Amino acid sequence: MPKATIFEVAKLAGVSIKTVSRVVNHEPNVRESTRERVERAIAKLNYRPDQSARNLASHRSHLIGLVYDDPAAYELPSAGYVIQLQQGALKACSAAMSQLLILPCNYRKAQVLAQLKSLIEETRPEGIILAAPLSNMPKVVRAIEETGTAYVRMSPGEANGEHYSVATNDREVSAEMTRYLASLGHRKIAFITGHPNHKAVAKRFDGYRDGLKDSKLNFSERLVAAGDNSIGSGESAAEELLSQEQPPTAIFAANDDMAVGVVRVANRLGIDIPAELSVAGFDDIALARQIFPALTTIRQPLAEMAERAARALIEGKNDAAAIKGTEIVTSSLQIRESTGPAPGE
Amino acid sequence: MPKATIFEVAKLAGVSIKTVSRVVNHEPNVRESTRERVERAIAKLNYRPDQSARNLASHRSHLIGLVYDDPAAYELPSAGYVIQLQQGALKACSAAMSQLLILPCNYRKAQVLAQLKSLIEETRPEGIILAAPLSNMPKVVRAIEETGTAYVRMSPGEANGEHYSVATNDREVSAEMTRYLASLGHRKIAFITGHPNHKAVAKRFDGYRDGLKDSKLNFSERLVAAGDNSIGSGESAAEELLSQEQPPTAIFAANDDMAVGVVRVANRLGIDIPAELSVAGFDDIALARQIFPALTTIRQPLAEMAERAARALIEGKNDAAAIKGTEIVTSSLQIRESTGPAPGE
DNA sequence: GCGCAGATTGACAGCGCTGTCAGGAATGGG
DNA sequence: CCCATTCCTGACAGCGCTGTCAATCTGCGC
Repeated sequence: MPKATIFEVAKLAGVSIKTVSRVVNHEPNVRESTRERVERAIAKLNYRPDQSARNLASHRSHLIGLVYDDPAAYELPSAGYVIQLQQGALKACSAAMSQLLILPCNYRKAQVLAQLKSLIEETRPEGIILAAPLSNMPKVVRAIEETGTAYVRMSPGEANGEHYSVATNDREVSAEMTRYLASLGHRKIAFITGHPNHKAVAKRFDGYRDGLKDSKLNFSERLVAAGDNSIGSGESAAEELLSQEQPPTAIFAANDDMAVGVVRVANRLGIDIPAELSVAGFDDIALARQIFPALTTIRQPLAEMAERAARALIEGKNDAAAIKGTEIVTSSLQIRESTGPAPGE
Repeated sequence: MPKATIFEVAKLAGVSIKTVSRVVNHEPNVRESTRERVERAIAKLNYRPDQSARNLASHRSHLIGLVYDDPAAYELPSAGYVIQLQQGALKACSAAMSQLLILPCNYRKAQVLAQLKSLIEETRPEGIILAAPLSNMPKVVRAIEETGTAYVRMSPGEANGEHYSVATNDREVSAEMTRYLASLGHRKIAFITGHPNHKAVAKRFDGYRDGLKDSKLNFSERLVAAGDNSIGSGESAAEELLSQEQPPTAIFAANDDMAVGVVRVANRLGIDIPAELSVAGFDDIALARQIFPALTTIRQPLAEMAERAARALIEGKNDAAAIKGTEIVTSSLQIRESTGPAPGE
């Protein structure tokens, strides 16, 4: 069955091609009876509008680009992260008859920025979703800006009033986690900070301090260790924290990888989790559920964030003014096995 | 800078649009001097051919679809798997000026097949890469066939002489792993079988038997436990195997998830790996490197397989006869910490 | 019954490119 | 030097659709 064109549908329905076009695009001002007639013809011929023709005539590409840090080039820890982003973006795209263009981008390589620009210019997406951590790298943002393409940043460090971005409540939910730990009776709650370049992760530290204050606990530098988001750095930080004469009874790491490092060290040292030490992370990576004990952490609604970003881009096409400000999608605690009452409670 | 069209390039270079088209498409029969002139004009104007116009005029979509089991719908364990497939397919696509269309497909849902067909009909990809385990589900294959789209299956259970497919040497490399275990002095090497529906995984069992034979070891039913590819089933299988009066000194699981289950049980039972028990898996999932001890396993060159599949589809356009048979890409052992000399060796 | 605003429809000109084909230039052999 | 080939180039007709705009139809108020 050769694919039917709009002409054949028009002939079968006894209308002009323009009317068929109207029906297909859900344009107003088509008489109900006509619409039905056309729809029957479409169904009968299994007509599918040709995207290329449509894009060409309408001067739209119906393409949304999703730019993210290439996990394959790295170590695949963030594969789950990317998959969630894709899922959300894909949902919004298919709802809007758009296509998702995936643009993995290994920012460690020299010419990627030029390549990215080139790719964007070739494919001409209508909008670009820029995922973290790329979203807070000025060079990347600039490269995209230079292409003149609309973009939405996900979890950008600081908001840019000129652009729309989607973020989560890192600070608030981190405070919540800290309060939760305090509510379990913990008085010495330590924190492992993340990579200094990752702005969103820095906010988690602020949240930790907020939570401490909310719980009437004093902040102490000695309960803070520096990490860089890797498992290894989590291990070092844990060793440092746990070797104190009065070690913390709870450790909250700015991301799950570091929390996993803490769990490893505790296991190695024979420290029982959660009886002697509570551990919490942030991100809810797949590994969080797979380790023993399963990690208490914070889950970001990544798919939903990406979906909103995509929707904003798609809808923003018709309303440039709307595409400003920051939208916050709230994360939530995932209480699992690695946290429990403070010893002696 | 408004995007330049082929007309402006033609004018600047002093040639017809057709000649510009020839240069852009690397068609033969263009004088070298003319080509250079056109190329300079293209560079000067930063001209990028409009894909939609090109697709429309050439009756090609320049789209390759990648259909895989939606990891987001499931549990994200296979996110790394999908990312690798995407990476490989993307590489082949960008080399061929094509675009990759990602088509996650949750086969557990009722109408996905119809949705998939619909999506394929709407987007009209030129070819489809069908990843495992979808590639050995007759329904899925049939759905794609009904759309009349060319497709390549990855790791299909049995080859179909009529179609091209890309697979890895599951059986041979499993035999190799078994021989490796035997070479470490193990005499009682157990095997945990995978999900019966997953054909490629079944071949690993055959390979295990081959390896046993190669190593002059007898096959014993008592050293085989059934799993279903999940971590949980690996745990059950391990409990069963290790509770025997003469337990195996090595366990080879048909996939990494089950091997992880084995490691968990061993840890729980206080069995030292690899001193008392060697454990091997298959797939080299991210978790394999993250657990302790790091898992000896087998790495499939997934990205390369996907790349070949994509290339076959792209090139096959010009040579339908070439798109037959099965291409084998070899996997390789990843020796890590979970395997060692048999006790007493 | 008349006139007008709004609803409905169609004619048609492109969108930017490639395929086709024909014409002119260059090349090689006799 | 002529003619057959091959090489190179351009004119032009679409590809299948949407935007524009004008034509027609409807309903409604008076």
